[in-house]
Amino acid sequence: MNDSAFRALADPTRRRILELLAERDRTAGEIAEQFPIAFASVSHHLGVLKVAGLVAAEREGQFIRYRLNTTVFQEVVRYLMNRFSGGNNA
Amino acid sequence: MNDSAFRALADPTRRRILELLAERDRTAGEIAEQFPIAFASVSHHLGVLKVAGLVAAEREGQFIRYRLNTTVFQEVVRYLMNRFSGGNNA
DNA sequence: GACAAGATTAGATACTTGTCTAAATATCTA
DNA sequence: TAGATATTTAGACAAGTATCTAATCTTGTC
Repeated sequence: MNDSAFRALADPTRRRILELLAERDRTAGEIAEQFPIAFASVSHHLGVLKVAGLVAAEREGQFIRYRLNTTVFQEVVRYLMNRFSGGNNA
Repeated sequence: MNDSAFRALADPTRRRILELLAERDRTAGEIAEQFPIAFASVSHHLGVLKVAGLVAAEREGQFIRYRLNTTVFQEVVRYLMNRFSGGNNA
């Protein structure tokens, strides 16, 4: 099962990035300014999320816009539910 | 959101342990013999899973029996579904 | 073309984590 | 109480990762 997705989800900064993207798509800069760490560090996290397939990136002129890719989330949820959750997750 | 659970799920050996426990409860030794690593290393992984609340342990005489704690899985699934999965996870 | 703005990549460093061996703890049996 | 079995804990080490600064790349504007 999708190892990179679970590894990506293990970091709290990355989960926070995902939460921001769940609200709406954002550029790398918009995301980065929400955190007290260097832009380059956020960029690194975005790379990890992209490799894991949890987000997608698209250039828009000078900016790069990130959005959630819900497909991989669904795979993760399905894996957890099928195997572990005891069948009750309304 | 439950940081330790996500960190615990990030390791493939630990996910495999959870899959074994999903089949049935097992003692530490029964779990450890499924892996090519030292018993002590598996014990360490079991500790991580226990701290995360993903498994529970109970002494049974000489043995310690592990079982899944589905509650925390359900929290994780709920978090992912509510925020990220786009609402479709049958 | 030159420069500024947005973003990533490269290289370094500190922290975390997975693994090992050895030692310790707990239980059972003789 | 001594010894055997099951498991965890301690300490060390190597590999992985989160962060930083500096350098690079891409696009837009003058």
